Amino acid sequence: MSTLHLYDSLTGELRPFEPIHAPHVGMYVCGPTVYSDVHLGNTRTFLSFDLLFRYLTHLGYKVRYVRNITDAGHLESDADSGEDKIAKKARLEQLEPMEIVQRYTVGFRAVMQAYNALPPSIEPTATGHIVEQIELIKKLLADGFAYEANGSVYFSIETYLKTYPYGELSGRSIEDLEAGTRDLDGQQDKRHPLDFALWKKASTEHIMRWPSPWSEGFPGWHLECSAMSTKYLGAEFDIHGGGMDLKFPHHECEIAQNKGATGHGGARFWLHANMLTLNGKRMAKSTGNTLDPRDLLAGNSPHLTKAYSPGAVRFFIHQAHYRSVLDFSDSALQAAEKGYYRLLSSLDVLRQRPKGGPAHGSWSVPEWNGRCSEAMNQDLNSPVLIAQLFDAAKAVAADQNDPAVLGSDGAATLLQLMETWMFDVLGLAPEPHSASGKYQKALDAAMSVVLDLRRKARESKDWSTSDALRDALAQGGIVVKDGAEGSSYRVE
RNA sequence: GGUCUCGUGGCCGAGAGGUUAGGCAAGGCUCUGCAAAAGCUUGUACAGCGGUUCGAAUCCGCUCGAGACCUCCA
Repeated sequence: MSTLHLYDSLTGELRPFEPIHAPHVGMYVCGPTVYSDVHLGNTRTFLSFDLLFRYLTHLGYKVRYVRNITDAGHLESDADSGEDKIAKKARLEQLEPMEIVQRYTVGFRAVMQAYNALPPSIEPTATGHIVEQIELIKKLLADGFAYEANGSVYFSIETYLKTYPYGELSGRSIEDLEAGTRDLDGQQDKRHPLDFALWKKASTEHIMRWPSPWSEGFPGWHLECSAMSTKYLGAEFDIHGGGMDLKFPHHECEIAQNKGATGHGGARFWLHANMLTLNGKRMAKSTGNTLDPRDLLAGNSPHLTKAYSPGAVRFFIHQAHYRSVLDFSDSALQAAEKGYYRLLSSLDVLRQRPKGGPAHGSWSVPEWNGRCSEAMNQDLNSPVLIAQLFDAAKAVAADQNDPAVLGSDGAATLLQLMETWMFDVLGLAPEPHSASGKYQKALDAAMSVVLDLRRKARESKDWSTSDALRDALAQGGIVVKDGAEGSSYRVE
């Protein structure tokens, strides 16, 4: 398989990816709801789609990547007494709703930046697209897919079913869905239990509200994505992504809204990133089973024994396939970190490789690169890509003893390709564990004095002195490595 | 209760009807004053029970276990 294939949740199969308007690719990803801090589970999803964005870009596509910010708040329930989550939190904390939205939006972006996720091309907010959402409701009403009841507007599943199937994405039948319907308050306005809100009339205590032809209220929870994806990517676009938990009902409703309004379901590929679990259970703010991505970098969590670098965390995440459930544990992260650092040092070896050997070695760099592409073309199989990187590291080690393995050109090409895969595609930022310039310089100078002292002690077989120096440095987090060409050090 | 997914060696995690995934850990070896680091190397795993097949971890059925969704949720 030499071209990119992606797993489409809608058809349930791996399909060759061909953009509608090559070389342009339109990609929409459901972003965060900014009423609380994002947790590591959220982060995994966005990093999964960052990987896709990076790989598509790597393949030469011009990608318009739209990821929304849900700042209008979702309903807690379909009940009239239900309130906007953002509004509720606002009262609890005595803050303006938009103040909360601002705080967590900024926090979200900081996390994304810390983990080296590229910013999307457009990051539209729901509150910034109330007009578009109202227009979309008008269209659905005009076409008969929606009805008004007491100032609220609902999408009619029964009407929709006359033209289109419902439940395709999640593979559910209407009967199953009806069987699973729960009795919720405020259903009396709905004609059918599966109908969902497009517009909700705001109760008196509801803070976030906008005028509309039907009532002063707020948009339903699926509407923004339909409105904004259509606005920026068109009625038909290439890829729609989101967390697995959004498959139903969110994406199902989105498709229904899209088809009702435009005749098209929206994206041709629906991609879903799987959950990150903690202690075998899904991360969720509500249960307290969460990990803050910033605590991970600081080492501040009862779940952690130490702090980790963003690169190590990303490496851990991409060592599992995005469609698999990944269970987080400190030990799993430590294992990933060790492997990651080994790859980084392999790059260092390659950078410092003396010119030598034939131009092209016995180990074929182009073939290796082909295997890397092959892995990513198989629905972004980053675990296999990483396995290939370790294969390359093995070749680099062999090349140290025999420069005919890589050859001079081969080594140069391999270095460039490894950096491309690791940094450009996998987004593993080069480790910043070197201090800023002047401190690094000072440390190097101090260390060369210390290592020189130790060298002299060793030469005179004064092992107690040399070992004492080594132990003392280790106490400060400096590991001394004795090699054939003298000693070097590394800060842990 | 309904729908669905998953169960891989000590741990994490790919793959997938017949050919070594990979990482971490562990054992052995090389190097070494010792250690660390690094390199080389070893391990034959696919929940259980049946079935299909020349052949199944990979397909089918059942059992057990775990998880997701059905309600805001990445």
